[in-house]
Amino acid sequence: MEYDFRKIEKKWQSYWYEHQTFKAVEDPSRPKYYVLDMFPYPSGAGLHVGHPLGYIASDIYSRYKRLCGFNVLHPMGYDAFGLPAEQYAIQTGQHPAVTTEKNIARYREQLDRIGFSYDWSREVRTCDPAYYKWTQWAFLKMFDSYYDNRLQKARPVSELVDSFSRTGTRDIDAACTKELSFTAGQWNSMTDREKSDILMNYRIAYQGETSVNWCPKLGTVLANDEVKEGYSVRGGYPVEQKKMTQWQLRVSAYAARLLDDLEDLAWTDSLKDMQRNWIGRSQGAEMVFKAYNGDLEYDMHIFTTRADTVFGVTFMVLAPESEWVEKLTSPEQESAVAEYLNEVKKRTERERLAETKKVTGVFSGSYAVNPLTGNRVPVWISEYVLAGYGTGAIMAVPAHDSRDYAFARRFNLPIIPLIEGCDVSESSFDAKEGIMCNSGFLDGMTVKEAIPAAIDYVEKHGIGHRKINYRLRDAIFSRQRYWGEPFPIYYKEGIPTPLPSSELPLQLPEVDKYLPTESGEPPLARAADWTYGGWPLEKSTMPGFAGSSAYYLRYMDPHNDSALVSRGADEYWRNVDLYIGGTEHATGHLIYSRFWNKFLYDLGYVCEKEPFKKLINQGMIQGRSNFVYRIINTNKFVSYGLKDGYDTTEIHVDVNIVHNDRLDIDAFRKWMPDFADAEFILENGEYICGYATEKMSKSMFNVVNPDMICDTYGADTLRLYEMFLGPLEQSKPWDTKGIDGVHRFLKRLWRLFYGKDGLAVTDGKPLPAELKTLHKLIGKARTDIENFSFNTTVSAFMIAVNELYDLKCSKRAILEPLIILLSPFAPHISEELWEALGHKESISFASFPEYDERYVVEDSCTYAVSFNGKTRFTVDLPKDMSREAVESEVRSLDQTMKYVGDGNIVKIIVVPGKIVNIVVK
RNA sequence: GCGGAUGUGGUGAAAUGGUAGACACGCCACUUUGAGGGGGUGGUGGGCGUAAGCCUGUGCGAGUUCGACUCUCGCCAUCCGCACCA
Repeated sequence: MEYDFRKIEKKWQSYWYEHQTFKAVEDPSRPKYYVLDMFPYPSGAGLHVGHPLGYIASDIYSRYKRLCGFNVLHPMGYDAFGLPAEQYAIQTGQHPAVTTEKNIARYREQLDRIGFSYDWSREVRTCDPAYYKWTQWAFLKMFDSYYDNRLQKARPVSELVDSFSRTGTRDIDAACTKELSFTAGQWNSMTDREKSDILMNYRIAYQGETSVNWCPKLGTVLANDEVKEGYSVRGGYPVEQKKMTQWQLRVSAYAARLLDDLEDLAWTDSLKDMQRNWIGRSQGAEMVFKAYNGDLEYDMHIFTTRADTVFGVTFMVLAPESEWVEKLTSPEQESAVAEYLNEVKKRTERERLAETKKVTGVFSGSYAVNPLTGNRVPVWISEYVLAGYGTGAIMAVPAHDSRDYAFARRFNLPIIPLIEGCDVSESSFDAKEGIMCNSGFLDGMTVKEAIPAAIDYVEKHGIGHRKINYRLRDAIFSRQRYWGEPFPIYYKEGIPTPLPSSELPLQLPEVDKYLPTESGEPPLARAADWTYGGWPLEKSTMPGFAGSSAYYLRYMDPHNDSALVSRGADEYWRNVDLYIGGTEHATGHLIYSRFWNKFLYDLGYVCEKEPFKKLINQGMIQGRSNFVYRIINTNKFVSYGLKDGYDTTEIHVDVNIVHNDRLDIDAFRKWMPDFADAEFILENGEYICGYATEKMSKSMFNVVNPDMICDTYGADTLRLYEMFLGPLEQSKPWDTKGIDGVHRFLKRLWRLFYGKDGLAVTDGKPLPAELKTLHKLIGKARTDIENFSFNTTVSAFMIAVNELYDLKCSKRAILEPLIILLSPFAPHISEELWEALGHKESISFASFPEYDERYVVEDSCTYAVSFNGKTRFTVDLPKDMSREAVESEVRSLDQTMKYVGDGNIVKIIVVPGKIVNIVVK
């Protein structure tokens, strides 16, 4: 009987479907385990072989955990709102919901063929109103909350209002856009509009004017993580800075907790570092410099991490966008400053980034006074100071900061060295080491002593205070697009007002076109009646990360109509034990999700402060492109080895008509009309193609479709091969060449069970050699699966099957555990063989075989002989020797006699299965 | 510039500090078959040798150790992330 994977896989996929084998139900009697994949955006292109890599890994782990007795939650869904569907809608007029639906169907079909153990009854789609009701709900909760810095948690805005009406801002320490100060009396006499404006300053979901990333081509604003090097991540269009009023989330309030709680997560160091960098904590001091524009005096606040260098301040610098620019520009400098600001504005973000080496700036005409030395220093304006960080103004210490140094050199400003023996003639001395000089009371201290000493002094004299700054900015939360969650906000007399929660979900309206209106309003402005109670509704929609921020919670209780997740479900499933996905979400989704979870945690809706306990980043699978070489101005193609003799252009060729780099010439002629009468210059009768590793994409013709692999080799082969390719975390090119190896392995496994005359399994007692093979495999599989080293596990299976094949083993007592072990990797063939052995129930309800060390004894081991605490030599002796026998054996060796003769005692340390140390004392 | 990771055959890769290259691809030889992109057997880091065998070998250079792909230090190269963050 042949291994008929097509029949087998179809059979078991429908079996699982009919029996709902993988349906997860809360069960307090069993420990839970939650395995989650980052849900995909259903794009029109469908899945290629790179996508399922992480899904296969998580599926193996889920099935393994299930065999180990865990109640496993392993759901899947779709991140279905997003730009591509909308761009497609703009071009074709087709409703994004229609294309999305179609793409989801295609994804599902492809996923099903690979044999995943998802509980599809828990599927979620972010674009489903029943789902986005809870996205809108969370937004309203954020709108209705502020962040209490003293309690370090979110609290209802009503408490803030209460406090304002009793004591004004006196008793409040809250995260805010701008420090405010007013009395209860002032508050109580404010109009509703004024109160609304004040509260916006504190809300966690708030509206505020900021400089945003505006993408004219996409007609929308973008978050920082959606922009790379001045271009949009989606589409690659130029992005510019623009001041706009936008909805934002006060993520920055959570910076400290997002940073600190990273500590306990089982994530990779590199990913944690990426988040640490993004959050960007720096410890320093905020200081006040008096600044004078003519006779006008101002308190200018600056932030520095190097308070020890105050004695070396020779000028101050303002960011061009800083509000100080206007106040500190003197009448004489007005035109020069205006000209500079104009110039800065004209340059795009892209140009600014490209010209970081170029030093520009202008003198404001004002002076500031160094609070420690009393020296008067000029105030300059330069774009190397960023408005969005710190206070948008800095004290410049050219001797010890390379940027200040470059600026001082360019504009001939003085440079005062503050560290003994440092040379600042060529460049600044940025290192935080050495002995202070020219620094008054700090002289003689090391830099490490001087920093806290300077801050202490500053605090004591009321010049400033300790401060921790974070680089993390609030997330811009509005998009001027159609295909996203509508905001449950309307404008009553112009005041942003939350919709009553009974009105949720606020569904997306129908529009005639998906483009902005002629007057530049977002597409929702096209809706016929986009109002509530006669007042206009918010016209922008939420960004992509809104829907993906809490989806892992919804899977716990996906059909609940009265809560995002019920308390019971949340307390049972708690949080994700294992999360698998790409690194590209390090500073986007993984920050927002953690923020969202912490917010819900503060309000008592969830019981865990972190959403994802363990995180694995699977590597990307790149494409392996093939090329043909066309001789210029002809329709003649020259083989790879001979191309250097001709003037050729390299053309991507579909990898599906190339086998082992050899071109299928007939298929090539049929591939595109242009090539129908192509001619070829061959080598050894074959056309050899060139190759390169590139991103897998349609335009490179290097996309390998998992369906195609399932057709020719089967899903089990695909699963094993993707794991066999190399370590999970590593990026690697897809190369179909090696797939025959794992396919052969499965056929060989099959032949272990089936001979020419059908099932050949016998009931005999297993031999020691057979037991050894089996238990070696169990031990290896257990540790390797726990460590997500799936490539070595697959190798171990191959070794075991080869050994059993050599032993001609057909014993049930060996083969039965073998297929249980294999079932997480190759579930279809395992189920089939399991059934052939007479089992009625699915193999996923079996239990993972126990490892027994006794069967896996090595016959010899290495003994290291120590003398005076140092190991002197090693000797190999049989494993089963007694301790005394080993000792006497070692004593009998000539070398040992030398040491033992000195009156030393031989001590033997036995490490089971490992090296045995014989220590001579 | 800062941070992280990686460096082993023709290829993907494996090695609690203990015989480097398991396993697989590819390649070579043989075998089975009417035939095969099927099954099987053997070989395959490099150098010398008919062979047994010998020498050499994990980016480079030191160090620790009886023993280093593995640990420490210093270089070099590649990849990823951040980047005028005061």
